[in-house]
Amino acid sequence: MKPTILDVAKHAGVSKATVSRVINNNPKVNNEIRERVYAAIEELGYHPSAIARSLASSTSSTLGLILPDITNPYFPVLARGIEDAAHRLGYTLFISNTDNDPKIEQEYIQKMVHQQVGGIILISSILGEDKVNELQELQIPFVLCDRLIQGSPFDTVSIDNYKASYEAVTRLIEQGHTRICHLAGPSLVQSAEMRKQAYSDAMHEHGLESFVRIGSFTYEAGYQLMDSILAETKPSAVFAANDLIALGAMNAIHNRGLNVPGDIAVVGCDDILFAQMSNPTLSTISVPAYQIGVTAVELLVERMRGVKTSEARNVVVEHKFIQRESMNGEDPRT
Amino acid sequence: MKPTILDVAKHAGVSKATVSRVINNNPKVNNEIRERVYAAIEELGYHPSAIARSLASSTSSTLGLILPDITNPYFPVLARGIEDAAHRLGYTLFISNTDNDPKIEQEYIQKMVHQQVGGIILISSILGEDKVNELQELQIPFVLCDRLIQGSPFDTVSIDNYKASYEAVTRLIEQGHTRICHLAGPSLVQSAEMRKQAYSDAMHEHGLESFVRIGSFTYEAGYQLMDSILAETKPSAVFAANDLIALGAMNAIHNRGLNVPGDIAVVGCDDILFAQMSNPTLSTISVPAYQIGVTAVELLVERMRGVKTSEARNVVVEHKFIQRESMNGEDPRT
DNA sequence: ATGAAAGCGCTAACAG
DNA sequence: CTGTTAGCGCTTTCAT
Repeated sequence: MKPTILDVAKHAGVSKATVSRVINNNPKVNNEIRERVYAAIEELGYHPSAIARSLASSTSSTLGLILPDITNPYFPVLARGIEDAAHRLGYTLFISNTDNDPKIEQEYIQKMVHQQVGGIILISSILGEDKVNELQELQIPFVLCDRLIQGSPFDTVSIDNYKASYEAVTRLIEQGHTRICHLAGPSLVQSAEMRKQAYSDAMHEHGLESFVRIGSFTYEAGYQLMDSILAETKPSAVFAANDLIALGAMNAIHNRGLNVPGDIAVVGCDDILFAQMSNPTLSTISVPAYQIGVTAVELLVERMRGVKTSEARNVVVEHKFIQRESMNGEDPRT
Repeated sequence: MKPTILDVAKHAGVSKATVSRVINNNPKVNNEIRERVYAAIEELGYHPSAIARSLASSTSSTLGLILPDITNPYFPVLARGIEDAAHRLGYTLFISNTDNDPKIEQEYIQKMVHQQVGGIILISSILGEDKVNELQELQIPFVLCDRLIQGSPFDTVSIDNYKASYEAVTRLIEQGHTRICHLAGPSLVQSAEMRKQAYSDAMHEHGLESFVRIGSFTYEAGYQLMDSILAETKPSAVFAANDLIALGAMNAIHNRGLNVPGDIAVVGCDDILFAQMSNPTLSTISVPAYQIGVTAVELLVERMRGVKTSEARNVVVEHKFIQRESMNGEDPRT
């Protein structure tokens, strides 16, 4: 049998309470005794049971991560940031995929609550007011990544999707493009919605006409959408809601015998690994996914340690436009 | 406060034990009482605490996944298979990344043991005999993915790396290539080692000379390795230990003004999403990562439910060679 | 078929 | 500073 705290106590000739104090770094323990306990722990190869600890203290050493789909290349980087930060702070991480399905999302949130996680990092699709209320009743800290919600009571971390997208579209316009179309993500997804809105506004404010197609955040969707567009008309530039869509669009363009960026310029969003590996390389909005993950964990852990009082904090991290081969011309900033 | 089993018991006018029986689907409970308990559960919105359950029953509803790096595009698919299967069977999943560092790996295994996971799916780098013994002493079920070990006591799931690689190299040889080089993965990694071995054997058995370069499983490594090779000599084909390396090699070839497959054919392994998106598309060995994940969980859960007796099971899943544009010529099988 | 009681491994007052 | 005593929420004998 694995040794318990009682075994250690006996072995060291002290009480359970003292051992407990030692492993919790309680300062008021006599040094000599502390050493004895450490020795006993060492000799027996004792490790406290995280589960018993949680039950007794109703605290937790686990965090939950709920995201749409780890298979989408943007999320592994985010997840890695979260995982690294979580471990650094002493937490173990649960993970689950929702495919942006609100039902599944709800189910997994419940599941994690039953596992008594200390907090949850949520990359949610839609967050209506009712949903927010539900989450609040759970009485456990949440941090929202990427998908924000106006005036929610939760901490959030994200880039400024609106600003980033507005800039990207403006770049294209400045380079002389007028027939720019937008390949948008699912309208349930807040970030997709922001990007679309920014595109429309930018076009409108430059007296240009919007042309939007909506699909899922996948390569296939990008390919299909672009291919069907090319069947009717030929825009001079495409702003895609993410890199996967952009990459799909780029291939559709090639397969129609057209050239990127010669015939059509393409811009994506996220800066996934393959944006710099494609041919031509993909211009995109760089999103610091890893950093978003780290920040999310830090906010969450602060909350868990008792920052219940303070207001919701909305951290906006810096994005960066990356000009690569899929887009012509000078960087207007140089 | 969240309701406990005692609240439910009182509300239903029964004992805690009876409620426990109901939620555990113990058949010997009077139907009428069972209904009453269900009603009470419903009314109070009761959910059992997974943590208290584990402590009392010393069973567990959690699984651990320990892998090298979720950021490597092969692993998200594996992880998704594992996660889906785990949830389907009622388990919640812990995850952590080791970067193939044995120290970190050991640390995370310990961490999960302290979390009292019911079993662990491990994608380990090296597994010496000593390591195997260590794991066995933990007294908890392990399933090994991708990286096998001859005669280990653990269940394993993987493709036949040797056979798959031997086939791939043979394909190249059959297409007339004689100067084939191999870009291998880290020698600590068992799968990389098998692929290298198969390459060498295939070359040798066809009277050809081996030419191996070793690097990490990354795009950058592939690029660098290939670029340095081209500085000295020009092979006619490259077999890379994974797709990331292959993609890097392909770009290095392009940047030297050479053509794939015209000047040099390239073959990878894994069939990650981007193998079919690159230009030219990448020929590769398709590894059913999702299915490997699902199978691993199934084996693990069987073990957890008590298949302690049976021998280690080594499941070999089917790979498939996928010929795409990065390789010339007819499929020899057609 | 149901209840009473002990206990899983640990923490947390409360004394002293 | 250290030990004693209760639990945390649930499962699990053992009676009945």
